[in-house]
Amino acid sequence: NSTKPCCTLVHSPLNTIQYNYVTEAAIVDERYTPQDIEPKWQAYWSEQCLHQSTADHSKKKFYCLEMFPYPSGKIHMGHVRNYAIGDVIARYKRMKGFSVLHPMGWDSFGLPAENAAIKHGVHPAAWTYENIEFMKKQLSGMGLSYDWDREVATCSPEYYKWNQWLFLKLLEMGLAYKKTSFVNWCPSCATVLANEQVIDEKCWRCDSSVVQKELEQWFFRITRYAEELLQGCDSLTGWPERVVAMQKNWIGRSEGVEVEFPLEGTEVSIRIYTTRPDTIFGVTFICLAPGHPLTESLTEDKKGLEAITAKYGKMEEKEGLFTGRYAVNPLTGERVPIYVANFVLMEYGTGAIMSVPAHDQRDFEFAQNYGLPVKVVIVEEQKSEVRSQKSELTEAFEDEGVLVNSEQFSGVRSGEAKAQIAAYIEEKGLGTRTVNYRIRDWGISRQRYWGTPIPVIYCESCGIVPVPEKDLPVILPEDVTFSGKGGSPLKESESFIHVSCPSCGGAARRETDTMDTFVDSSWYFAAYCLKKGQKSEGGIDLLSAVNNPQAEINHWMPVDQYIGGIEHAVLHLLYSRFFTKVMRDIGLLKTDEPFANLLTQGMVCKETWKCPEHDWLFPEEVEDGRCSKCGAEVVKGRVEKMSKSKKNVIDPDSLIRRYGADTMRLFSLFAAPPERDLEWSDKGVEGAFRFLNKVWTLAYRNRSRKTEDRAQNPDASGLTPQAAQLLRKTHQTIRKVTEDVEKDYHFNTAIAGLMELVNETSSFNPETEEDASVMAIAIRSTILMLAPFSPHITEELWSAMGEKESIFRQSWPEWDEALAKDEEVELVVQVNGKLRAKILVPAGLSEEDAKKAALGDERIREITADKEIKKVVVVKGKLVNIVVGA
RNA sequence: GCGAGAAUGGCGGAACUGGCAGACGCACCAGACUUAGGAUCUGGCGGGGCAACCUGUGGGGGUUCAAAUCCCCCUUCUCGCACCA
Repeated sequence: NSTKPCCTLVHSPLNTIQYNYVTEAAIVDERYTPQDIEPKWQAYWSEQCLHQSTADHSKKKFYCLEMFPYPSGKIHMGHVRNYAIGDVIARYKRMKGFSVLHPMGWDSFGLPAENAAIKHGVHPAAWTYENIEFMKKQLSGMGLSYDWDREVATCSPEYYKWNQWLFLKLLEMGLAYKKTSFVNWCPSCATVLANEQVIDEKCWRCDSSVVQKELEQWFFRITRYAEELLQGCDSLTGWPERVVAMQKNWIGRSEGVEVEFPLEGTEVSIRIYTTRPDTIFGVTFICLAPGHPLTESLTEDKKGLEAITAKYGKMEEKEGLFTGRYAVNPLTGERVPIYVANFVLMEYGTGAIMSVPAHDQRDFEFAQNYGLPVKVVIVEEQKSEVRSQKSELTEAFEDEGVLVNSEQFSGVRSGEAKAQIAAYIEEKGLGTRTVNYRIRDWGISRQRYWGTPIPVIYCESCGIVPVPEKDLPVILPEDVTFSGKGGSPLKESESFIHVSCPSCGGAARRETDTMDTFVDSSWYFAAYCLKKGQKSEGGIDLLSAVNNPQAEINHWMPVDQYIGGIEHAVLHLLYSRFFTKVMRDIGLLKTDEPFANLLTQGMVCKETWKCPEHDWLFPEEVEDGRCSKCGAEVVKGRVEKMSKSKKNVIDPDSLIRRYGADTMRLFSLFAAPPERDLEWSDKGVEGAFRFLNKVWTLAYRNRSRKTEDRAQNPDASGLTPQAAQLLRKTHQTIRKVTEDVEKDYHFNTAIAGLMELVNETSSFNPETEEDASVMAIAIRSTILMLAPFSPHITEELWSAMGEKESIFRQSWPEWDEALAKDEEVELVVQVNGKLRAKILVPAGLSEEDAKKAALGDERIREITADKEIKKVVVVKGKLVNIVVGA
C-alpha cells in the first residue's frame, strides 16, 4: 500500500515542491495536528517557567488580569472568551518588552459548594478543590500564559486569614460595625443579601423573591467613601462609559435641604429631606416611613400601622395611613396632616418627606387617592399667571418654572429659587443644606458555612471582642453537618462556638456568620502581587506591605488591564474600588483606584431551537426543521446567551479535542470585537481551523527559506514587482495589526489583516533568491503576530523553522514606514460626487498633477466634454472630485 | 421616566479625524482536481439592468464638492437604574 503513487508533484521555477494532491500517508508529518502539538508546548512553557513574573524594574510593568472564576466544575465559553482576550494581551505585551504579571486564581467560597454538600453529602472543601483541579487542567489545555506560582484560592485559610485581618482593620477604623436593620432575606438560600445582590426584588443567585427581615448584621461603612468613590469616577478614563455611569448612578448623589416641620402641640419636630426646596410653599401633607422613630407614638390606629408596615418595600401599591396628627410648614405656618406611607424609605434621607402633589407625580397620585389638597406653586415660564387650581391638573408639573403663591419668592425661577429658599431656611435656622447618597452600607453577614468566619467573639462581660491578630486565621471547623434546614451549620459546631474571651479569659462564643464572598474578591488582585511561590514558601503576606513603598504590590498595582463580564459593573467593581481606598488608608498600597483600564467583554451567544411540545431543543434534536421526538415543526429561537436551559451551550473541551485550543481561541477572538456579544457559529469555527491549516501549510513548506538576503538590501530595489508588493503588504500588515491591538484590542480586524497577508503570501511564487527571502520575512512576521492569538501552532512552526528559542521570547515585529508606503496609488475620480473612474498614479503626486491626471482620463473627458467644470476638489493620494454644471 | 449602547448584504462583521460602502470570515453559486468529496484549489457573490448606468448603510429632513460617518426630528431593539423625596 505504501508504494501506491499518491501525489502529483508540481515543480516551480525554483524547484520547490508543491503538493497539489496528497494522500494522508504521504503528508503525515506535514499535517497540522493540534492534538499532538498543544500538550507538547504547554508542558514546555511550564518547564521553562515562561510565564513567571518577577518585578523587573528595568522594564515597564503591565498587570493584566481577568476576573477569576468561581470553581463551579467546568469552564464554559464565557470563560474561554474572557481568558483568550486576556491571554492575547498578556502575550502581546510580553513580546512588546513589558514585564507582565498575569495571574489566575479561584473565587472559591460560595453557595454551590454548600448546596452540593447538602445534596450529595460531599464536604464543600472536597467538592471545591476537586473542581479547581479539574478546571485548572481545562485552563492549561487552553494554553493560557498564567503565572501559576501566584495562584490563590479564596477558600484556603492562607487566603481568608487576610480577609479576617482586613476585617479587623476595618473594625479598628470604624468601617465595620454591627446594627439591627431590615435586611433582604432570601428564603431559599436562607441568607441575607446585599442590596446589590437583589435584582427586581429577587435573589441574584436563585431568583426567589426576597423578603424583608429584621436582623443584627455586620456592615462595612462604604458610605464614608461615597463622595470619593463618586469623584474617582472621573478618573476612570479607561473604563467603558456605561460602567462609570452605572457606578455614579448607584452612588446616587443628590443635593437638598433638611427642614424641620414642628409637630403641632409639642416641642418636637419632624425633619424631612427634599431636593426641591423651591416647592416648599406647595406642601400639603408629609409622610413618614413605617420605621421612623416617631411613627409608633403618633399613630393611633395600631392595626392600620401594622398593615402599612407589612407593605413596606412593596412598591406596587402606594398606601398611606393618616396618623391623626398635624405638622406646621415652617415657611407658611400652614398646618399639614401627617401620614405614614409604605413607600417612604427609612434608609434614605431622614425617613420623612414633604409632599407636594402639584409638582411630584407620586405625591399627586397619593393626594388623589386620599383626597388631599393640591397647591400649585410653580407654573411654566410663559404662563406666569396662576391658572385655576387643582381641578384642571391631571398630573403633576415636575419641570422647572416660575414660582407663584410663594410669598417673597413668587416670580423667581425655580432654579434660582432652590438656592434662595435653601439659604433662607438656613438663615432662619429652620434646617440645613445636605448631600444625600443612594448608596447604603454594605451588609456582609451571611448565615452560611462556606465563607470566611467573621473574626469576632461575644463575651458576656466584655461585649464584642475582636479576635487578636495572632490568633488568625479563625479556621472553619470540620465537625459540621449539612442538613439544608435553617440557619448556618456553624451554629451546630460545638468546637467552633465555644471559646474563651481574649480579653477577660471567661467563657465566650464566636460569631457564627461568615462574610459575603464579595469581600474575598474585593482585594484578590492585590493578593496576587504579594504572593510568593507556593504555600510552603510563604504564601500571601499583606503585613509586609504595610507602609512599605518597596513592597511588590506597589510595583504592580494598579491593574493595567482588567477584563471581565458586564454583570460585575456595580457589585464587584464598586466593592473593589472601596477596598482599594481602604487598603490605601491602611498603608497597604499607594493607588487610589484598582483598575486603570477595564474591558467588559460581551456574552457568548448561540442560536436556539424551540419545539411547541418539548420547549428548547439541542441542535441534534432537530431534523429537517422538525422535532425528533414528536415531529412537530421547530421554531428557530432567538440568538441567546449560552445556557444549559436553552440547550445552546458548546463545551470547550469537545472543541479542543476536535480542532485544538488554537482554533477555539482564534475564532472567539475573530467573530466579534471583544466588547460586543459574540454569536457562536460552528461553521465559523471551521473557518478558523481552515485558516490555521493554511498558515501551517504555508509556513511548513517554506520553513527552510532564509531571510538573510534581505538584510543587505534594506529597500525594495532589486525585487520583482510581486515581491516588492509582498514586502509592502507585510509592513502594512504589521502596522495594521499593531494598531488594531493597541487601539481598542480589536482583534477581529487584526486577525482579518493576518488572513489577508496569508492569502497574499500563499499565492506568491518567488522567482529569485531575494524574492524568496521576502517570502520568508512575510511568513515569519505572520507567525510572530499570530503567536498571541494561537500560541501552540506558532510555537511549533517557529521551532520547525529551526529556531531554538521560544517564539514568546521574540520581539513583536516592527514596521518600516518607508517600506509600508505604496509606490502607486489608485486615485478615485468622481464627477459630482459619483465614482466615474479609477486611475493608477505614482504615490505622492501633487494636487495639480492629480487634477491633470484626472481631467486627462479618457473616460472623464468623455463625461465632462460638453459640461462646464465649476470646481475640482483634490484629496491628496485618494480622490479627485470634479464638479460640473448641467 | 433617567442613563448607556445599537441598527450596514443571506449571516457574523469592516470602513482612521466626512473621501471607492461591504475588508476578513461564514453561507451560497460555478468551475478544476478526483472512484468519491462534507477535502483542496480557482473564480463569482448588496439589489436592478444585456450594457452604459441606476440604486443602496432603520425612516424623514438638513449641512457639504462629497455623509454609514456631522446636525435636527422620528422608529425599533438591547442593557442598566428607577417610587431616592
